[in-house]
Amino acid sequence: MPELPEVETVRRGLEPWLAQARIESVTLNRANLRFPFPKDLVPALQGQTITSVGRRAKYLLIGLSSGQTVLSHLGMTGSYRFAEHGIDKPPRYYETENVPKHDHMVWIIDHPEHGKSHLIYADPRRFGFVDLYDRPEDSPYLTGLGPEPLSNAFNADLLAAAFTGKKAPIKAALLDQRVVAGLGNIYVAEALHRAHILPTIQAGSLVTTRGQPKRALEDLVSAVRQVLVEAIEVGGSTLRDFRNAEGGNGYFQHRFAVYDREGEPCPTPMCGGTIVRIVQSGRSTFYCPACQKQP
DNA sequence: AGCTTGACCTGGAAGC
DNA sequence: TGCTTCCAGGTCAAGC
Repeated sequence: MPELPEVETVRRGLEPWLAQARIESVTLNRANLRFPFPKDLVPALQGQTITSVGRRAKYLLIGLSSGQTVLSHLGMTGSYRFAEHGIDKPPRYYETENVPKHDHMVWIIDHPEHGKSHLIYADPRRFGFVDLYDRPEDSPYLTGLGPEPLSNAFNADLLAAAFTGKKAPIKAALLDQRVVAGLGNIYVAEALHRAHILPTIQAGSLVTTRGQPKRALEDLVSAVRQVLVEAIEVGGSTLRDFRNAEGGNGYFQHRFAVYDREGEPCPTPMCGGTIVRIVQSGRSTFYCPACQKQP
């Protein structure tokens, strides 16, 4: 799925079309995704004007004039796209048997500048979900999250505190959304490679006995920031089915140093190593055994 | 308590 | 061609 850079790319693609638009109607083509759609979702949306399109970690937050907020997670394969701009009735396929199999939710919206269009949420694996809150910050999905990795709250001291005594591999620790929110399998691998840290070392080994961050932990913070900023700049990564809201690809996959590059040469200058794939916590980890070390 | 594994789903690629 | 197996950007509950 969409990790933080992909969700931010989606947000930026949606915002100019959704903000200030009025939701005319909402169609649900099934009762549930990962969870059931909220019972009152359709009436809560219809007639509302969209006031904001935000993001927290990997969650999209769509503000409504009623004061409520739609919280949407894309799971592994969720996507938003626009279809058939400028028409004022549902696409024909919603009146027939030809509804695209994974188009689960459709909003017909009317924007003061762009006119009418259909916003479609598709999600083949249905790991995503949509929920509705009066106060999204109190939702169980957001309350336990760690800081945004591009905020000042994400720093080496925070990681040192979180990692003190932690025996889990640093790879797993960085995927823990309670520590820092928004990283996933791709960007953790890329950040660890940039910081030259072996993914298998214990998270606690990056903290001194006094509880201070070691140099490598400072490097890791910089690497996480760098890799996320660069990925957002090029529209995220497109591996299989990720598309931005305009239907286009991201380009960061062309810059992967290690992710999905088993057997390829390590791009670190003068390294000469070969990328390997291992499994940690049931998920692939890619790294270079030559330049990623136990600090 | 902390950490790992399995389950949730579908579809595409690779192997035979 | 067709069948089987494996794998996938995430998260949570259950298991050790």
